[in-house]
Amino acid sequence: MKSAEDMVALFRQQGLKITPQRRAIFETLAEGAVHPSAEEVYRRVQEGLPDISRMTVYNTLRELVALGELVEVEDVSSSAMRYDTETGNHHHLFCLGCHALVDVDQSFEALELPQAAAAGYRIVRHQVTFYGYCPTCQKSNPR
Amino acid sequence: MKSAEDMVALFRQQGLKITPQRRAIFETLAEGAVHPSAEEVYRRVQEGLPDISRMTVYNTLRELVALGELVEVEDVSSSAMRYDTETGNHHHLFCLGCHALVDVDQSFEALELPQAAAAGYRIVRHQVTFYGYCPTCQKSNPR
DNA sequence: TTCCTTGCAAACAGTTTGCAGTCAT
DNA sequence: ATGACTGCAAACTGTTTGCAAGGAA
Repeated sequence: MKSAEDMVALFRQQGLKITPQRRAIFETLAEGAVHPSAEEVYRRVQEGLPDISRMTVYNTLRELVALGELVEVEDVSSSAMRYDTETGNHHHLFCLGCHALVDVDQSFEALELPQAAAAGYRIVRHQVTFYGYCPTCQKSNPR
Repeated sequence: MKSAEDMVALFRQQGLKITPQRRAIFETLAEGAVHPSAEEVYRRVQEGLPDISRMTVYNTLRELVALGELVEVEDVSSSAMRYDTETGNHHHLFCLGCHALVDVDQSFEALELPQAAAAGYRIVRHQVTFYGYCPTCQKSNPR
């Protein structure tokens, strides 16, 4: 994630307006959790801006996704979308116990699908997700 | 996916009852699409059993997941869960254009996370998803 | 008979849409 | 001044829950 100021500049450059609400959302994203849900962003922004609407958060997140500054990530078994502030190519480590989602910077460049298996698809990217149990959940749920 | 008869046997063995609705769902899954959503299963079963309730489909799919005969898969950008009848280890090819989801039997055994990157997680499995455009969508959306 | 299953209706979560008033530029 | 933005309410989608009537064993 770029800094809040970068986001402000980007929005201006696109002819989009800078409101106190948007500024607060930028700041929350720049400082906050790595994979927040829309609801989490809303709650955090609300701490400093109690009257903000959930709507505005959704709108602004959507703009950021459209501008390529945020990437939507599926949250396995929770039905809520999460937003990834790291837009570069990276992978994920997901805890089956507590649903924590961690970035893995490792890049699996060598990972390629043989022509025969690609079924004529033009592949643009790939994403590896490792499923497991984080240290905390290993203790409370040993096996 | 095992055959419908196998599912019947498995349900009986678990003390679960075999109703016409459940039998129809088993048959639909055994013959049908590889990654249907609950709604798709519902619509297909409805063709032969017009009065079935969406509820019963959800219930039965949940039972099958609990018994390990079906695996839930996230549908990127659609918020609906899909059900994978192939429970073995395999990967996915997703079309960003039409949202088709195809199985890749290729196994990436060599794919391992270095100790240092695993952050203390105990990894139980990994899933690779390739994103791209299927042959049809390459034509209608060339780039 | 007994208990599980069905399916209706209602609740639910996350998200989107319509729109009047407000505000950044 | 003007057009974009905010935020309320309501709609919507996918799914779950409570419960009375029905059906498998």
